[in-house]
Amino acid sequence: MQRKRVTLDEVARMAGVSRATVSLVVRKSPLVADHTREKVEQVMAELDYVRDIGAARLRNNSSRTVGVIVPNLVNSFFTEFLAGVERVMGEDDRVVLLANSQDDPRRQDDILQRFRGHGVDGVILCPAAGTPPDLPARMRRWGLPMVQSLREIDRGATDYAGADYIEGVRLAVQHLVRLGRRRIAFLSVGARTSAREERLAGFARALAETGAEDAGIVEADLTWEGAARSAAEVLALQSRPEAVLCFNDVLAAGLMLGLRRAGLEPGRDLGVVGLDDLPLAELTYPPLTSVAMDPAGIGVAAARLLARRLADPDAPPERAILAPRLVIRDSSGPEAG
Amino acid sequence: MQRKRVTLDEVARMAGVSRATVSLVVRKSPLVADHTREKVEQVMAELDYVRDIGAARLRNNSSRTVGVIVPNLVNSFFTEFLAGVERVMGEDDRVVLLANSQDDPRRQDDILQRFRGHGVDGVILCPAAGTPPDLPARMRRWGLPMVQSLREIDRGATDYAGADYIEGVRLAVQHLVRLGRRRIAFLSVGARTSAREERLAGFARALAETGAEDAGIVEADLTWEGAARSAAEVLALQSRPEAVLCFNDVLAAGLMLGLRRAGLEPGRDLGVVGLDDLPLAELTYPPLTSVAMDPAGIGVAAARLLARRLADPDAPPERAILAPRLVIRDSSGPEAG
DNA sequence: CATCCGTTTTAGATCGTTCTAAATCGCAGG
DNA sequence: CCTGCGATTTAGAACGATCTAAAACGGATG
Repeated sequence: MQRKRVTLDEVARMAGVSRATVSLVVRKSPLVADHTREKVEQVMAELDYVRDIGAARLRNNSSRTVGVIVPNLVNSFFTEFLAGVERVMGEDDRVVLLANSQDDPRRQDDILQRFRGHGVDGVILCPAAGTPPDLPARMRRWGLPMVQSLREIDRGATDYAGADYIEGVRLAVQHLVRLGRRRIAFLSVGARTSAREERLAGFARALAETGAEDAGIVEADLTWEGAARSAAEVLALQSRPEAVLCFNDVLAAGLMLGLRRAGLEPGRDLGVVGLDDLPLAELTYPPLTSVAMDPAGIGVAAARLLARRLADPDAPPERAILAPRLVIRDSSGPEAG
Repeated sequence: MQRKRVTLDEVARMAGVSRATVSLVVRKSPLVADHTREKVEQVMAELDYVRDIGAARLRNNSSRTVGVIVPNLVNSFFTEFLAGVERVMGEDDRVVLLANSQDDPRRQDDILQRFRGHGVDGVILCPAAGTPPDLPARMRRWGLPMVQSLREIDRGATDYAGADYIEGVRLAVQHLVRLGRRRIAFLSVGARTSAREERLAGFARALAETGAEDAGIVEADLTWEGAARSAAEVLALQSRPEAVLCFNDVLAAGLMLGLRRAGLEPGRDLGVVGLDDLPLAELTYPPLTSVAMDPAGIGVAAARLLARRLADPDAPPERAILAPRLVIRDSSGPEAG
């Protein structure tokens, strides 16, 4: 049943030229004469020739394939990120190998080995929590170009695309302070990633700058159920917070759910602000004030960085940091007055 | 900078055996003597040998790679589906090539050509709206094994994994009728897919079975904004509905938003039921009554079907239809009484 | 000691492409 | 009619694996 592949040789025979010439046509080389090119292209169309990229890569070492590793696919932040990556890669006639590390460094290693075996040209990596810091060095030793995105394990030595979370957190805190909510808690996550550290650092710095009061830091599982359960803990903080800034919108949505279950009205009784501005921010009740990070834009930036790196492996490392934007809705509470 | 690949030959030389023997070790053949195997494995570890799957495929025609095409990545239904596919493929030591057709048949064709070029072993396809019905036949001619999932363009001739949407719609309608809401509208989408037809057919059938009244069918863009805008249209239906059944949860969430903007309280003034039971169903306000379709389970089923098909290309086509489950929350309204 | 047989190992061809270096073509100039 | 030169084309060797068929090995047997 397996249909045999149409090869360069067959096309060549049919078109009355050599295999090498057909190869040149496939690669759009300017060396072939126009009439030969036309003839060959016609035959290729007739026979439904499809170039075998694997065989090509074997010889010339470019597979036009890049690997992307994300820590999960359920959070739509990563999905939009992926969509951005995919768009650029598609435009550039590259194919994306997608894998999900589930935030497990061992799985991530597995995936990288498989990617290597498949001869990917490069990798966009959102490192799993707990990734050993020497991974980028190892990958360099493998000769596998890499761009880090969304999370960063060796700042400075490799290309990185992300958002300015410190600034994002600042925007959120400033907004809350402007609304008169000065005792602010932070709902964080357990997984140790640069994203977490950055947001926590931003929180501390923003408190200092605005003179707001740190009402405490609570950790939850990175699921909305986890966040809902943590509502009790938030409410039990010694200095009862006037607002809670959440690691991301998933947590914020879950927290609002938990608050409501506890009989509180998010936005009125307690301000809630998320980060990421996922589509769901608009769908929660009350609609969630959040800080937009443009994940698709980050994906685009990451893809561009990788393209650049592939074109010029020795270019100096570059960082693309996108600016966040505060989106005010109702959950942060009404204007103070 | 490009590090040279470690090849079978190098391992062979280092281990003092032939290339062929090393190849046997790599493929875990029982033919090699234990002491040779150990020696070779040790050398492979030392040299950090990685098998070149492209080169292998060139010879033996199996790339251990499958392509998956989904029409979008923003709807978490597809994401969970993907997660299911990925899980099974990973267990089976296969790699997933992911692509997003954006519901555009031309893009979908492009992607398929690229997949062919990469020598994927098979494809899991969620066909874009407007896919020409002869696509499966073409793919058969290419010798490219395929499993359809979530949407179906040539019922019966190829493997298919999906959910029983007719039954799902029935559950939803029965539930509404039980609550005393008998004038029911359907909020549908524009894109023509089997998923749409099936849900509409299920709606008609369920109305007939329960004796409920068709309050009309409204079409919206498949985004929550689109659904929110369509609220006005729903409210303007000549026979004002007591409940609205929505094509999926994204529409349902958007509709609730629109209703609320119009000053109505979803669940009290108008019952709303979604389909899919996405995670966001629990986060909306009021929490959304929906019909769970287990997308991850469908992904698992699709992957299994493809694995089976690859193992036995001539097996008769099979269909895996998962049963839906009604999840009652608040948006459908209180018990009639 | 020759033979046989099951177990291991191996040489060499092969997959479909690209690369290198050289061959061929067409034509202008001497 | 040869020479030289750009513009095209091509033969044949890679690339790194697997497959086939045959060789080498190591006892056991007669």
